Amino acid sequence: MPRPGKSSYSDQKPPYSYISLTAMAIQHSAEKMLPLSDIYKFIMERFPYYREHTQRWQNSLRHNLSFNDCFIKIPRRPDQPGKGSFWALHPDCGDMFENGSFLRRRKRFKVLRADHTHLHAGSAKGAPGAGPGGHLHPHHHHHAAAHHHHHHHPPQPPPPQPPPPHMFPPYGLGSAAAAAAAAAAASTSGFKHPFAIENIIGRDYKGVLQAGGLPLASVMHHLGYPVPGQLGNVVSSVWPHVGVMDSVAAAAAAAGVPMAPEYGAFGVPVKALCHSASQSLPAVPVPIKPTPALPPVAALPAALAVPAVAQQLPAPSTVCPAAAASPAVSLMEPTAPSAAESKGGSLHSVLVHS
DNA sequence: TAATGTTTAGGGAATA
DNA sequence: TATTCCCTAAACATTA
Repeated sequence: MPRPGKSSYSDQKPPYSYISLTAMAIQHSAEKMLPLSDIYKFIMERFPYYREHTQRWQNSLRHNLSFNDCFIKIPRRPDQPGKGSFWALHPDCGDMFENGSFLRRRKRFKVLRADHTHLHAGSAKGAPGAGPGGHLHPHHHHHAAAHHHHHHHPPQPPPPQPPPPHMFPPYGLGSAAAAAAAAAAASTSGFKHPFAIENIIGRDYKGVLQAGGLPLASVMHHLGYPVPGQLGNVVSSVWPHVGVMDSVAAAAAAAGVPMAPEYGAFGVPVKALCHSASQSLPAVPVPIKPTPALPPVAALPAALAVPAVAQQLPAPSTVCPAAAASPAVSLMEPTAPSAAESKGGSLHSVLVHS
């Protein structure tokens, strides 16, 4: 463990990318969503390395949150005042990391919008004529290939594609409907639910809805909104399996990366974590990705069904009491990183797949 | 004002 | 070698 020397692993930069760190933090939370400040906390508590130069890395982290589609924003409840919104993982972001470890992401998770019609055109921000004084020119040093870094597309006449609001029915049609209804009612009354369709579709959720459906019910539930009966299940299964697995260590080992005790703390293989609500969910009405753009879930390795993780664990939700329903598995103690122990869990990394 | 979010830029490293 | 990933910096914008 703590190595004798003064400088132990602590000083070193963890082998995880910000995306990984953020995913860990989010996954570790009972609600599977955290406000920015808590993400910071999670990271700082476990990685001494990040207790310094906060301005620097936090800026990067924020950049990652906004830039990557795998992270989605969830509005706060009116009675849960606070600065920003909550950040969660897109339900379909699984398999972002190689070997299920957070060591290196191999596939960029991109929400496949049927239409890439970024209305960003109307961005009011155009104000500061050319934002940064510099802003030489749109030289995409990174080729904006097919997708990915859909950086800026300068001279591209917007495709004549009207925003096909393919309402996705699957996920929580019910919830969607409910939300819609609520939104409707709310809008007329002036009160704006955080879940008002406008809010959701608006800008938060980065097209999750359109893309494949999002655990609306879950979110609503989390936020304390009434969720239609059966949807309740959805709620707790949106991001099922989250378990404590020691896999991190394993993964690390597999990856040839020496694991520091600290690192073991987050044995949270994303693969198993995030995503795949589609795999084979026990009682889950799940699978999002109804979008024509998205391939059917068929591709998922049905094998790794995660044994219904302990479904009790009234985790102490910092967000909302409703959390009790979530299959949260308190991974590690905030301060006790001993991961090795955490494995007591029963779950072993489930996913394997590509 | 400070915390949050969003974007644009560009360099370096790992991979295919 | 071309891609794709990751990191950092910075300029804004938005908001509590």
